[in-house]
Amino acid sequence: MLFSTKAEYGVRLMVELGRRGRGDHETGEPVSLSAVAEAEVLPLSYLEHLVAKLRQAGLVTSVRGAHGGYRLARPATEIGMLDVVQALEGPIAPMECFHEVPEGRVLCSHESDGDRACATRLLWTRVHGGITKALAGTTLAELVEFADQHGAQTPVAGRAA
Amino acid sequence: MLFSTKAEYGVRLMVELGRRGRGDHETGEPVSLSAVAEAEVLPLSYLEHLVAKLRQAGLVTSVRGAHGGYRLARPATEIGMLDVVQALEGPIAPMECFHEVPEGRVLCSHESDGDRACATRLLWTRVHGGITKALAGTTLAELVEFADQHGAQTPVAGRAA
DNA sequence: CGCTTATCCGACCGATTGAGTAGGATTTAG
DNA sequence: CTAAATCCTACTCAATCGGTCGGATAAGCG
Repeated sequence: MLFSTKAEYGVRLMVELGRRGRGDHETGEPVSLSAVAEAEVLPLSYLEHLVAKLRQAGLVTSVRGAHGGYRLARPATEIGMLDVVQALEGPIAPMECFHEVPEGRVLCSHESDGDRACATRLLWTRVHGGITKALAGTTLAELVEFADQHGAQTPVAGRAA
Repeated sequence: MLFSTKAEYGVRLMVELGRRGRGDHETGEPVSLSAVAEAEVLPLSYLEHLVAKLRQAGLVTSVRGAHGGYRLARPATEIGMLDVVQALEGPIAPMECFHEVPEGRVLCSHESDGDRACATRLLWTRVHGGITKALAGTTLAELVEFADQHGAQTPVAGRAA
């Protein structure tokens, strides 16, 4: 498995926030985690861990206290899934020895010094590119729309019933 | 980490076989695992596990007994890295719930019945596509050539010194 | 004030997997 | 026969995953 359920659950959480927090993401009531947990049939206490990462990454904002909850920090059209998945799973590296250094360059820890490349670097670089392109090229808004169309099974209670 | 060292080591093993088994892959002496282990500085006993998978997948052939070893089962130009990585890591699924059924279609185990899609399917489908495209579009021959050019540090003893 | 609802935080736990070791059986060249 | 190699099974050790639990803090409401 490439990604764990952290990414799976976390993305579903984000989609749920996107569906419910429609309209202006600044206004409207925040969505409580327990509502999401119930809708997606996921353990609440586990979601708490995931949403913490999303919050630290600045992807969602929280409101504490009664009637509190979470909102998307930006409109869904401006949230790329690369950020979401990275927040949940950590840096996207196809391989242990594969680091991304600040300037978008890529590095393999087997390259002792200078810029000698280990045999497999070409491959992992391509894979890395394929993944990040797929993730970065998908916005949360697309997933929300997709969920609305195909998975109408959970019609977002309290809105357009 | 997306892939484990199984893929890393296994690919390096394949590259090593490609470099040493040059010329006709049918002729020439087979390469012993201990030679590869020494050249790549990898534990021999661990490589045995990996090469077993490659053999079962029909990617390498073996010769038992003294002076035995391994050869590529096909010329390196006809070995796609998707097959190699799949042999080592198992089926490439970005996510637990993501299966590939015979007809190239894709399935999410959350789609209880019918063809309802869960919210995240669109994303994982794209990621899966990105990975398999990158892997399938790279041949072992490319990696061998890349290794020859960039990583001349191990000049394949006994040939074109 | 005090209760309820919620986010927050960290410790803990069982199961699985990854990475590697160990030991031996089998096959074959010399 | 012996040395060199593949083959096969079992085992260990550590990390991670998925999840639980208990409690602290914060805010709305009567």
